[in-house]
Amino acid sequence: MPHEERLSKAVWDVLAEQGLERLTIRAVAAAAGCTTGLVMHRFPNRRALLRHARQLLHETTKARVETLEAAAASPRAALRAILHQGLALDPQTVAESTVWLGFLAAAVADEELTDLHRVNSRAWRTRVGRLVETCGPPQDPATVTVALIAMVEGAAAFAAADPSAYPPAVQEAMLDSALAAFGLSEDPGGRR
Amino acid sequence: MPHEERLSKAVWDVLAEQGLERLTIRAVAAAAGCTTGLVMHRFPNRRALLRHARQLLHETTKARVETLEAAAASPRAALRAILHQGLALDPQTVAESTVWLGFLAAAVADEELTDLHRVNSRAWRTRVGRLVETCGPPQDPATVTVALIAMVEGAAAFAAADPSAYPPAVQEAMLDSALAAFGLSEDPGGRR
DNA sequence: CTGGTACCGTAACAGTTGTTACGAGACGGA
DNA sequence: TCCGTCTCGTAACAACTGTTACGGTACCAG
Repeated sequence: MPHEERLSKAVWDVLAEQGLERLTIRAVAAAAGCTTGLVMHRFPNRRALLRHARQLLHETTKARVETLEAAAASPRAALRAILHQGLALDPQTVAESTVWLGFLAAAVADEELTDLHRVNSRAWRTRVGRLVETCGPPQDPATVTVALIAMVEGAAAFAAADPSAYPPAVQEAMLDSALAAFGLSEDPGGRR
Repeated sequence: MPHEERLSKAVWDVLAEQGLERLTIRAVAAAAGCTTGLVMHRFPNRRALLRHARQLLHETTKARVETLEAAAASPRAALRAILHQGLALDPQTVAESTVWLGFLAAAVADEELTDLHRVNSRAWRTRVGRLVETCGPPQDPATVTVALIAMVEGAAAFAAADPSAYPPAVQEAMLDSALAAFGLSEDPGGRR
């Protein structure tokens, strides 16, 4: 694993475990098992490090989503699968949601992080939108798309901040109920 | 306006305009038009200041929600009204959503902020849940409640980070479409 | 006018921050 | 073996952090 990737994953660890306020160069270096010298040799400054970590997070989830989409038996199965992976269902995805929230909060003060968020977020919206269109819901596909991605991201945020109040079963029931309500269930007929 | 309240609103301003990373005592004092002396005289430390600001945000939105709920003509109108106020539709609510995200990100490193978030968030969920039950949706009320609050919070987050991609019309269409899909539209019949 | 008290601005403290500079050491070709 | 280069740990820098201590000043009872 190249050092840039290792450092970016260290950024995720610190962001997930210690939060944005303690996301310092030294904390990242400690999490990566090196010193600040290596970090500053690989990245010109702290913001560049954050941007690389943000982009790597996007590419990781993108690869996972593409795998799920390719393996799905039908468009509706693919839609459910990629929305399902966006929920916070286990320690891994809980951490991812926390990290995503951290980057979003950090973007307030960093215009380049904001741009990165918008590009990635719009790509995600477009991907889900294409799938929703293929599934052919009764309502406007664009509106349904916004409803679905907002719901998943919101549920992941709530679950990351209060896991016991949003256990996996609750999140999954929410997703399936919404898909059924929008006429996008896997079993034909629209009701579940 | 008492000084505690003025300082807490200054915390919001800094959080909305400069982000969590620049949320320092000095920045808050500057936003409030005073010095660090006054801040530290009113609050024992920085975390107590953040907690007060977090709680005041909750109480402000709670008061607004109660007003809307009392003024609504029907349970369904009340449900739509209080979900609608949670969206990020104008600079005021966009800032509120940004501040809410900032507190959520800050809660990762602050257990007391986490507790505050959970208490407030569960109260919000309970309030919406009661209203959903009263409206009597076809599906399980608890599941519909989670879907609605997650969707609104997620939409507010997306809109705060990328306002032009989530204009008010899009957010409102999303909300109305979801209420219709769950059989909770204001006009009887369930479809819109 | 006098004394005291509560408020809060000023200035300092030690610790931490991002960033820079320097040097040791590993590695590889000649 | 020797020398250059590339990597990265060490240590330092100024700026900034939360917090504390001190001093002045406004206010008010007597």
